[in-house]
This record gives sequence, structure tokens and C-alpha cells, in this order.
Amino acid sequence: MPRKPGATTQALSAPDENVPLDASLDSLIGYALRRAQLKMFQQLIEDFRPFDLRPAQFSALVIIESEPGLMQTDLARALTIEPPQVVTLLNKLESRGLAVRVRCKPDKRSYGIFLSKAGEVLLKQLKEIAAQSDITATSSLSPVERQQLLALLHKVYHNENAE
Amino acid sequence: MPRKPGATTQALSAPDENVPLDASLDSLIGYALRRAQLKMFQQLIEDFRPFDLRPAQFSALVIIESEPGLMQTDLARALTIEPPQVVTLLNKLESRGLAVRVRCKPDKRSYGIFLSKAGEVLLKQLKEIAAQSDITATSSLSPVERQQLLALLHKVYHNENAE
DNA sequence: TATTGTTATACTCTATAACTATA
DNA sequence: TATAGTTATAGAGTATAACAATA
Repeated sequence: MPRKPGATTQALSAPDENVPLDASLDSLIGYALRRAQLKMFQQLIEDFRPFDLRPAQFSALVIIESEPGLMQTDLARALTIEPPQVVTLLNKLESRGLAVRVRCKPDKRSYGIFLSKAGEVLLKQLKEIAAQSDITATSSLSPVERQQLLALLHKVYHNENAE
Repeated sequence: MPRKPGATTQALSAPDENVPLDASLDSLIGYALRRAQLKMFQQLIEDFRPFDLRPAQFSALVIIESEPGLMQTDLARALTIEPPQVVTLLNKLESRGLAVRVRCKPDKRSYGIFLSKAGEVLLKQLKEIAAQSDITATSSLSPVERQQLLALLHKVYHNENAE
């Protein structure tokens, strides 16, 4: 059994030239990330259930609100999904009266995407639920730890070296 | 303990003296977790490409190695997937000659699952690739930060309060 | 009756090619 | 010709019901 990742394991280790790179799943950040992410998603989906809303739809609403009139290509890039997925997603939001496509651009191929009034009102509620859900799912962390985790995750996500 | 954001809770508290609960996506751990996880998965899938192997298949191999002879129900629980998914996954591993199902239990409904010799040999290689991939994807973190992140993620994942 | 593994099925998510209408 | 949005399609991943063999 490997020991728990405690505080005092790092400094004394010699430069590991040919350490076997132990990869028991518990030592892989990717694995822990996956499990934690699944758990948090489950929580959010559960908390969104009364609204019949998926996490990606919520993200879309937030992005549209923060950049009203953006094009579908922009939304695709922001969500890192493909344009065809944006179509489905937007169709759903539009049919529920939460967002609208408006032909309002010089370039008549594209739409400007906006929240409807109903979308704005609902989103306000959804944001509180999402924030509460986030805290609930991470209730084993102290506020400081939560900030640390957030910072570390952003550091991973914004890493330019990888991929 | 903040309230559950129910339907009609704040009829009177017009100005939100409450905590703003800002939920711009960047302040949500769940969102950061999702983005980071996707990025790391992409990296791993890329690094596994020469082996035509999915992350879940790798996890299965590691678990089988650590608990030889386990049943498919055990594997399902360990991977938090459903039994029917184990069937597909194992069929693939078995058809590639990496794992085997053996009727070796008192209970003749179940199989014991083992790695083949080829599975053991390949897994050794895969583990090194996975470990290297993990480090590459988190190369923006110092070793200490990596350990911190791992510990925080485990804390989230093992949180009993949530869900 | 309950459980192990299985089949069948369905729904979501994801990715790509090809079409349309503009540019 | 290139781009924005769309359609069609196919592949994973995930979840559930129902069945056969065994307990």
C-alpha cells in the first residue's frame, strides 16, 4: 500500500531518475479528476432536475448572458463543442423560450444569440442553484481549500504546454 | 447552512443582502473540474492511441490486476458503471486476448476475471504511458501542487455529505 | 425469490461529412 | 473559394427492462 499523499513526502526525495512511475489509479490526477467530476455533475444534474436542464444548457445560458448577440460559432468555441451540437442545444433553448436567434448582423448568414426575458429570469435562479450545488458537492472542503482547488484546476486547464 | 433555493423563498428580501453567490462559470469548481478533466482525457486518449485503448479499458485492466479473479459485479462497482457495460468492455478485452473469464467460483453463475500474460505485459507499458501522460497534462503544476490537487480531489470524491 | 451475467433498447454526447445560403 | 448554420449519420457512453442459468 502506498502511503497517503501527506505533507512531508516531497523535499527529501532524490531526483527520481528511473523511479518506475507507479500508476496505481489513485496516484493519477486524471483518474481522481474524472471521479470527482462525475460526482459533481451528478449533484448538479440532480439539483437541476426540477428545471429539466442539462449542465451544458446552463453554461450556454451564462455565456449568452455575458456576451449578448454572439454568434453560434462563438458559442461553440466557448463551450468547446462542435457547431452541430450548438444547433441542437439552441433549438432546445429557443423552443423553451429561453433564448432567441436574431438576424441582426451585417453578415446575413449568422444570427445574434440573446436571452429572452424569461431566460434572464430563469438564469438568475439557475445561477443560485448551481452555486449552491457546487458548495454542497464540495462540502468536505474548507473555503480556503475550495479556492486552492479552483486555482489549481484553472492552472491545469490553462496549461499551454500539454496537448 | 444556506437555504435550498426553492420556488418562493425570497419574496420579501428585495435587495439581496445575502451573499451574492456569484456563479460566473469561472467561480464554479464543477465547471473548472469539467474543463480540466476533458483536457486530461484528451491527452490520455491521444497517448493511448497507438494501442487503440480507451481510458475505461485501462482502468479495468488496473483493477483486474489488483484484484485477480474478481467478478463482473465487482468490476462494475469499482468502475461505477452498470453490469451491461462491463459485458461490452470485457468482451473487447477478451477478444484482444488481454483478459479472460474463468468459471472458477463455487457460484457457477459468475466468472473470475483475470489478466492474460499478454494483458500483464501490455498493462506494464500502459501504466508508464498513463503516468507520463498525467505528468504532461499537469506540467504547469509543481510536484507539491500536484500532490495538493490530488489530495483535494480525493477529498471531494470521498465526500459523504454530498449527493 | 434473488442474483449473475446477458441481450435488447434507448437516450445522450460527440464527431464528421455534406448540404444551403450567404460572403 | 470560404464561412455560418444546418442536416444526416455514426460512434461512444450511459441507463433500464427483461431474460436464462444458477443460487
